[in-house]
Amino acid sequence: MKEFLPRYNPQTVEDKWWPFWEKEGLFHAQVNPEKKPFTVVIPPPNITGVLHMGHALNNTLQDIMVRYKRMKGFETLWMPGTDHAGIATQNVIEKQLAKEGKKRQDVGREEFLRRLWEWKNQYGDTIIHQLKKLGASCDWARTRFTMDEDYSRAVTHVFVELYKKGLIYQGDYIIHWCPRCQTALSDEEAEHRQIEGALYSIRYPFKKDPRKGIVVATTRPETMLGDTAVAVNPKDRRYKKFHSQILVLPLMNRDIPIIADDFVDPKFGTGAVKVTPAHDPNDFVMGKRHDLPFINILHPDGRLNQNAGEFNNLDRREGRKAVVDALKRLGLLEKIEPHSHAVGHCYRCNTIVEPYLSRQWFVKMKPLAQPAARAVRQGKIKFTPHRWTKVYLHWMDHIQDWCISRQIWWGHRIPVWYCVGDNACRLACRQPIVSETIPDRCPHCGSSNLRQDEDVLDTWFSSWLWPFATLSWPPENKDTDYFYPTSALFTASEIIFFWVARMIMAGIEFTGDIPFSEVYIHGTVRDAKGQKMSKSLGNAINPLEIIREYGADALRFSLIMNSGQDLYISKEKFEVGRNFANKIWNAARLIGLNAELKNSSLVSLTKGELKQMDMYSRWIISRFHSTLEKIERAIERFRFGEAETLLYDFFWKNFCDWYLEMIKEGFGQPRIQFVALWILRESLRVLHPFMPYVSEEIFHHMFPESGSMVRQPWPKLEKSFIDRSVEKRVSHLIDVVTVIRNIRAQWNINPQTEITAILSVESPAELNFFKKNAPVMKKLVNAKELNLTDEILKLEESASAIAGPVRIIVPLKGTIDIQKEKERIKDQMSQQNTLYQNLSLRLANKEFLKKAPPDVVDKEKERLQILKSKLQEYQRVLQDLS
RNA sequence: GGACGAAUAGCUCAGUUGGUCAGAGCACUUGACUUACAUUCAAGAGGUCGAAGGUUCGAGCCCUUCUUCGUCCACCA
Repeated sequence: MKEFLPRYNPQTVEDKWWPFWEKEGLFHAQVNPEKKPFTVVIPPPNITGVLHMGHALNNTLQDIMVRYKRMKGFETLWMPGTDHAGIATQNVIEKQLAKEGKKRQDVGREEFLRRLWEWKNQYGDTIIHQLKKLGASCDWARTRFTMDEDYSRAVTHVFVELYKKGLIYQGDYIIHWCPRCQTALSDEEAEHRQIEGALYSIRYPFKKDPRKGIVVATTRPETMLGDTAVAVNPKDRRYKKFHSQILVLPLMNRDIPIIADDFVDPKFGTGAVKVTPAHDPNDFVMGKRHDLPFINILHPDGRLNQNAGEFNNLDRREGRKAVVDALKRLGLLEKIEPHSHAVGHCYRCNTIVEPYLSRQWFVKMKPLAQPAARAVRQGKIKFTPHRWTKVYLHWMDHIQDWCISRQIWWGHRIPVWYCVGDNACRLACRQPIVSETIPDRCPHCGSSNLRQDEDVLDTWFSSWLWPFATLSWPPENKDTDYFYPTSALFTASEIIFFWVARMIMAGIEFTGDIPFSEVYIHGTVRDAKGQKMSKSLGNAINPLEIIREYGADALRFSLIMNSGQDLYISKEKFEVGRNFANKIWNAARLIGLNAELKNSSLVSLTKGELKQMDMYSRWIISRFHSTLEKIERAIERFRFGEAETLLYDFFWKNFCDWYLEMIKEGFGQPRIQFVALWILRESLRVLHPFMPYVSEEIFHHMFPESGSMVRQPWPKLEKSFIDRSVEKRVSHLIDVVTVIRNIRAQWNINPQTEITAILSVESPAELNFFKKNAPVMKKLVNAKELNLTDEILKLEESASAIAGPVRIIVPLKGTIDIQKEKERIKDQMSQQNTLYQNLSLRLANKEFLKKAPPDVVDKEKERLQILKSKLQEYQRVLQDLS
């Protein structure tokens, strides 16, 4: 036995075991026909990421499941990797350049990408190291990156395949444009937030009679510069006579028609809508319908452009002010009202996005969505908690086409080339050349003067392939055959649309199979006030700091213990895990200091052996197995917090507080040692998925010849070891002990003071039972004498209590105040009495007797009897005392 | 405007086929440095289970309405 310090020190332990696990390749998984596979893919963190509590939670949950399955005998693959995170990473480098006073255009694409890769190589694995510190048992040798060469090939392949199937197209549409990132975004990447804005009412004069006009309302007055019509509802009587009349657009002095369109809601505002086809999705559609001009008034960086006339080059915010001022001067601004409305924000830089007309690449989503929705409807993929199913299906059923081109440089370049050969050809071959390999020449004119599309693909266009592209798909191979479809996916609700839904679509489309059968959606980590934890809010608790101070096990355990869907975290919370780790450590220490048995003697525990054991041992073994059964159920149903609480209660309360205290004196007996060691070892195995480090450390201390905990077998559930009658008898014993301790506390008896107690039990069988257990009880209540009798003794200057069939008398001559003791007894009685009253009322109810199931009635009758005799006993005590 | 979730002890949460279900952890009170552990031990106090109805012999649990908070979705200018 190596040295056992009285306090568990996580730091040294964690630094020791992590390299060991890695060196021994204990997390490596490979095709193994002997075993069933269990596969989880990590939600790849961004390379710009540093470990935050959200990661800590997400990966702890995965690690619990993965370690559990590994111990259960599955060939378990947890596939790790990182995401190149196009816009986010590009922003990091752009900020770097900005410090040098440069923009990316100043250094050029090649140099910019060089810097990006340099950064990636230097910092891109930061989060991987941090995940390792957490104890994540990924197969790290397989670590993938979404811009790895073969992964990129998969991305290109998928693009080309979809194009060939007609599911990718290029077109001019309104998309969300981030003027800061200067790129298009998908619908999901524009986060709508409620904003207190204003609604501006502007009068557009008639051409024929400028004194009169039509009033339109807008939240974005500057967009009027791009208006090409005003629309009214065709059924709206107020405006019928104006259809096709011409208005003069103020400030621009442009003639614009009044059009009739069903889109317009006559009840909103004035019932007349300004139409800006190039800067509003609805107006865009109307523009198409009515063949209106599309006037783009914005530079890509958000400044107004030359189409804005005198407002050219003003930033959109200044532009808004200037337009409003100008309208005011012209007397055309009817009113400004406060108006709260939702505005899109860039999910990467929080800038307000603009609806912007541009040429982009899109994926046609309906054909992909239908089978993906079906897979969930048919139950092939299950969401936990179940309610997310509905969220997913709603999105699938209302899906819009996906804008996948980004005007940035960091990412997978779109595999499309355009011919820039001679003029004749440029006209002839406007068809883009879409190819998995770099084409030599134009298939139409043979020119080798080709130019690749400047844009890159949305980051999510690569992550949606994650479950199979990480297994070196395409083509299908041994790994995909064996490990795919994966088993479960763990993620937060924020990325159901971004990632989960799209993986399901991609999986079905490209592999013909669902990518995973279970999706577990966990909560969001918040601070104690309920705010989302984030660096920018300054309320973040750094998990690495917690690991330093409390240990990785404590971090892992505490995060999940007593947490709901959302986690409210404060620093003190992590003490639970730290304390628990220390408790386990010390229980092991106690056993280790007292037991000489070796692991080799712990090979099996049979029913026969069990029969010969003392009651306490049978009790703890029974408790262990009833707990194990519940823990397994909890894990399988993703109820990790519940599993932890079960384990915590078993180990701390049953094992440490009671069992170890009960058997302390008997440590000399080999059989006692055996059970203590056995329960410790089995508990460590159950503990390991939750607290991998402390379990590994203790395991090596106690059982040095047994190898790593990582590959230990999960304890086998023996239902026949569960003995309800033993559990009941021991709990009676515990009740009696607790009641005596209560008396000690009530009468302020110093813990060192030995007392005398008398237990009177009428039933011979019970009497015998308590007689047999008197020595242990004596120890547990610190009594110098514990007398058993079947007589009912008259009390004199004693405290007393009733526990089940036992009447407890503690003589306290001199220390007791009879009057106070009577009050105490009355207190006890009044509690019992309320229960008694309620119960007798229920049993007096004929309807209850008639309609309730007989076993329930019997149970209640029994309870009533017990209460009754208890009350009688108390009554007698009171009489004795007076 | 829709959809969903939450409301149980001071705080964070359990309580999933309606019948010991009123619980845990933290915080609090009292006592103890009893050699595994003060990161501990023992004992205790604390809740009309958001409100009002309803179903039932019986309701944190099922139904209806309401209140408060939260989340997501949505083209109302």
